[in-house]
Amino acid sequence: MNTAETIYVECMKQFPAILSDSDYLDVELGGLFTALLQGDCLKRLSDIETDSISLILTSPPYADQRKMTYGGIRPDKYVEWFLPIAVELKRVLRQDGTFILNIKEKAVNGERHTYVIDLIKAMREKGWLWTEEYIWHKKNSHPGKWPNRFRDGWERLLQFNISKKFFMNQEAVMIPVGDWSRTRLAHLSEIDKRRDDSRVGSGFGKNISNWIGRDMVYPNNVLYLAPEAGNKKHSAAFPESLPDWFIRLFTNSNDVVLDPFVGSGTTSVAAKRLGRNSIGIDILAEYIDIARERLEING
Amino acid sequence: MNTAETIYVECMKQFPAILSDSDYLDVELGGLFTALLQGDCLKRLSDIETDSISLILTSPPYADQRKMTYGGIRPDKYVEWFLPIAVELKRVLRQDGTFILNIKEKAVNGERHTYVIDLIKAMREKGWLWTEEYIWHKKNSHPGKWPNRFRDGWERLLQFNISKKFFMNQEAVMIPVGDWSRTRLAHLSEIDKRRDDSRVGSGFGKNISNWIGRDMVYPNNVLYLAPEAGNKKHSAAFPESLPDWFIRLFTNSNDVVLDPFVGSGTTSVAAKRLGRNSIGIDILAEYIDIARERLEING
DNA sequence: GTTCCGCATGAATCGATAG
DNA sequence: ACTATCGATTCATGCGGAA
Repeated sequence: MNTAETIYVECMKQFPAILSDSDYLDVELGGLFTALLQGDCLKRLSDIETDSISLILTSPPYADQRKMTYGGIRPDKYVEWFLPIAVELKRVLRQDGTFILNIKEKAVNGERHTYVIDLIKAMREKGWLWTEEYIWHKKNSHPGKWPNRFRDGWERLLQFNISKKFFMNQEAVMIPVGDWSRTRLAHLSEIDKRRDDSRVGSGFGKNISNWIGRDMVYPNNVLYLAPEAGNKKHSAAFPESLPDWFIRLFTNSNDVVLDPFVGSGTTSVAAKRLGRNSIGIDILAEYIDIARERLEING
Repeated sequence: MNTAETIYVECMKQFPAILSDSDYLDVELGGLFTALLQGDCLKRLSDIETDSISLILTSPPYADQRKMTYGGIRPDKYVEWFLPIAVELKRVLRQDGTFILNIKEKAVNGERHTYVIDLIKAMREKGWLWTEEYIWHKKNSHPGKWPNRFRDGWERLLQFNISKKFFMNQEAVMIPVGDWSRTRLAHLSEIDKRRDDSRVGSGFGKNISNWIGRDMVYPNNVLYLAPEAGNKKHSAAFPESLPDWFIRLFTNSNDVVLDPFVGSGTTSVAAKRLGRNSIGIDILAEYIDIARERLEING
């Protein structure tokens, strides 16, 4: 048996159904795999082994949003729609694993709708622990002016766990001391990195790696970063630095990351770059194609 | 009757019970008043006229926090404790008024407690509209670390209203436009300084007068403010810029602002500076004394 | 090669209009 | 009365073309 076959067999043991029925599967030397599954989320989740995933990170379609692509879910039906998925996610997650849910309630009839807080309550009744709520403070938010509200500049990143003793590698997300570091260096987007690299003689930023190992501190529970702006090929729910941060925080190398609404594949790309196995699910074949392209470029 | 007596009588008409039983009362020429009432919140609220307050802004004792001073409210009893107060606040608020509640759930037994989201649900059942949730993103929040979580870098600023047609003066909180984008490649470090101040959408703490004559834009629903640096005389729940922002946004001159847990008087000081009437309530005589001192210094 | 400028476009929301 | 659709509003950002 040659090396490739050995790797394949090794993966098969862990995820037999997935690896025999993926719409995209890349296995690197060393056995690291990246899989994309096209189809209904609940159905494809049933193929995944119980107690096998270290981190679930996803941004499901928000209520009434993305109607064009996903059909849209009515706010009043949102909990009912998501709860069975949450139950299935709990099945596949390891006991020390973490589930990060990116979500925000919309304004309905002049009021903030309660489907998000209703979902928190409902998930707790299904045994999920609501351990933390991170905030994504968006550097630039959608414009708009209304008589009774301003633009939405933040989203929720709800953390759920099965056990109080979940895995957390806090050292992996430490940031350099100082305020400027939290607002800029901590969650650098690719563009920011380029911008900082091109800034010569401005005091800092020429080589960010110089800061590694210096006076580092732990971050807090606010992520301050810009949404990925108008990429014409794909529109992503969040920038790659977001899954990057949570993957470093909540997983080890060779762990498995799952995004059941993977969209254009941002989570998969981040996982691959960090040397984690990943599984991405999406109902739309077009998105699976886009995600595959991005993975191949970044392979 | 002299001028002072005329003013006094005028105020009496509006708030007879308060003005005859305040623990501190300052009436300026023009009739603007600042009152402090010491005593149990519910009891003192009953002295306030129905439909008389334009803005309620407060940071009640968080569950189990400030135990030394307030006795602490157990998380499980929080809704039960606050709901009668919320009902009374709804009585005193004008139909076009706004209630801003600064609150954050604490972590209990490794989980975020649900008393805040339970309170939102309970207040809606009492007729309050949950119209918006602003976030206070704390600038310069100190690093901190627990086994399962990072330091809290944000708090909720829940907005409740009685009517969908509440008063809102959006122009009063406009901030300078981020025209750094046009010149972002030149003079990078200076531009970055300006960028970080303007892009976060609050516009606090910097010399906005430099921007007079330039275009102003509307902010978003994230307030990016530093907590008040440790004052040895008093510890305030929030910096003065926080009530300042909401008072400008939700009131006109000569309106009445209420803080039923006024503590060291930050809300009262902000209201006074902006030419608004204010009523502050606190159960602790020591806090009333501190608030009085601050008001006299800033009078 | 740089710098500058114009322009399209986003997890949006409200109010009015139409069925 | 209740739902569906559409236009107006708003601004940070990347990209592409021009100087």
